[in-house]
Amino acid sequence: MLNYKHLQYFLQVAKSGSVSRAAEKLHLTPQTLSGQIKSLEERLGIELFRRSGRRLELTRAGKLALHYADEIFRIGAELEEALSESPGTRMTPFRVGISDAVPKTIAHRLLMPALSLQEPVKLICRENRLERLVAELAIHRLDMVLANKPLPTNLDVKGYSHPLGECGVAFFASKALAHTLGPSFPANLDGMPLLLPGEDSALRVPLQRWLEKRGLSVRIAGEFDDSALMKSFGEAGLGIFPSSAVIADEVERHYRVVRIGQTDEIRERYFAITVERHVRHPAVLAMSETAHGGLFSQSPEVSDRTGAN
Amino acid sequence: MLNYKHLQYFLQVAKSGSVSRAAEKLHLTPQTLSGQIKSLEERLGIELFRRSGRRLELTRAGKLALHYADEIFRIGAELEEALSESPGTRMTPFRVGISDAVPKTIAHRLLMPALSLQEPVKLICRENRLERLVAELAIHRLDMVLANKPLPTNLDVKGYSHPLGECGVAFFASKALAHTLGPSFPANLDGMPLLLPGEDSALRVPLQRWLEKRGLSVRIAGEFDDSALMKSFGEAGLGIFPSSAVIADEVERHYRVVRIGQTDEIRERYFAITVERHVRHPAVLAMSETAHGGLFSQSPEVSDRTGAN
DNA sequence: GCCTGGTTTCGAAAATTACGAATTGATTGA
DNA sequence: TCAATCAATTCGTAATTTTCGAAACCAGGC
Repeated sequence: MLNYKHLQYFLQVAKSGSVSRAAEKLHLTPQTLSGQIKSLEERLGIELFRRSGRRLELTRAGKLALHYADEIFRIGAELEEALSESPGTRMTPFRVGISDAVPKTIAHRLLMPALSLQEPVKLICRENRLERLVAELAIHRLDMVLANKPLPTNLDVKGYSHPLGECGVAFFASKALAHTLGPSFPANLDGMPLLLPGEDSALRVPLQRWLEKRGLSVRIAGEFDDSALMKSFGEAGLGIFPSSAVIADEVERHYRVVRIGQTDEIRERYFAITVERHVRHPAVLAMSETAHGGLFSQSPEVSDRTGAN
Repeated sequence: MLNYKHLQYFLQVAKSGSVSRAAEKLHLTPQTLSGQIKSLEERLGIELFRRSGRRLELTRAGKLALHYADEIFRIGAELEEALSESPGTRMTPFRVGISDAVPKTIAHRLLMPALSLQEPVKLICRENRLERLVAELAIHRLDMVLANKPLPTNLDVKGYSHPLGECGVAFFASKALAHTLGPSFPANLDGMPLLLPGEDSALRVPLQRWLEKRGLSVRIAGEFDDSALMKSFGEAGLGIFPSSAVIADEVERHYRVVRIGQTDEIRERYFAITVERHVRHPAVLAMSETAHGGLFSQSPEVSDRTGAN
């Protein structure tokens, strides 16, 4: 029988990108985690991490396991949530799915208007791969999905994508990595390791085209469905990574990285995906209106309290 | 942090309908399970079981938790499956979702033809609530869903329901319960406790109408999304339960219950739900053909209409 | 009343998990 | 090139959790 405690530890290590960092978060010592993860690997009969230098890297199997583990503990958290909910307090729930590819700060900003309606709404957020969220949308377990790209057409789900706004893209690197960089952006990207968003983000293709057009060849050091995970690995110095320009300040502060340049030629766009053609839910309406009113032009500098996961 | 081992035990107890039976399956002693479940209840701050007489009954919270737990360990199993799969051996996979409301024996019979194709297929079965399976269908993680009713129209998913066959309904009771019954079916149902399938089955409404028409009033002792769970509780004597007539013998044998009567006025129907209007997948094709060739009419059982008590 | 089949309580034994001390191994930089 | 450093790991032991045997309890059935 699979040991779920081990799996929990694995998830935290994978998310943090390092054993010691995960140990800190879990209030455990590194050697404990190390051992427990080894047991997990033995139990599964497959290596989850590749020990590359003094850094851990997920193997193919590890990445696969990460997705499952994430799902499992997400549901576990939902279970606790569901049971702790006192049956009396029933505010209008606003159930939002947030694609992993959407930075949490962006999601936070976009969702703010929904919380300041006169009628108090209870926000229920659920993060996951876009595909999975769209499936939840189809069975009405979500009111809306926040994504990085419009509803993928290969999914057999009825739904509509409402554009919320767009902005340029900035590039970030850990301080150590930034030191090794030449002075002129974007030429200094040439030959550097780069972290890319996964297929859930519409950014990847234009980004690669943009690099190509400038004759820049980079080493793709990693590809991440989850934007926070990408940033976390970026913080650890695994590579340079892109992110929406409007949240550059937060990214620098939160992940202790520096912005090495930015461009408006690549555009990051955000969408609200709903089932209905015309939005009815007051919260979605409020969001959509505020976003069009220029959420992305006048950056309101919101402090982000959520942990870096 | 939630203890997933406890949750695992809870799931098994809930599914088996009794601590001691679950203990057997898990190769543990009842007192261990009892204790661990108590810890879980304490951890969650809510009772999962109601100790009614010498029988355990799921509370409202328990039922909720059951769904989540089921999901969690299903994904855990998938994780192991996914990792153990050697990347070389890749047969044509045939991914089938089976609604919890569909009896396993029926699913088995319906799926047989898919396995006897000349091209060897690898059958991947996934059980869950119909709603959830349809969502998986929409994102192409399943090729087909086997259900008790056609694609619900309230779900915003494109898909088509292909009828596979239908049959009458039989009623079963534990031996002890059957002894307390009058001789003439269906009049002897009056005043008895009855277990009903949940909303995932199309059976419930016609069933209640049928009872009404005969002026029979029953006490609804339980409502189950999962047909196996219903039978398990039925075996424990919680109430009389209905099931497809064609599998009456298996039900009697497997759950140690007796058939107390049957009717052809209530029809249980089965459907294959797919994304495409016209089925292409060879396995689905094979199933559909065989089912229409009379899987349900030429029932291998001896027909015995008289109520056994 | 007195079995029977089941659940629960209570220690003590067994297993698992966590930590301190010390090791290895890669990267940094004098 | 050779320490110094940072991170992962190994090993033996301590702390914690899980499990079980023994015995009590509880609701039917005879």
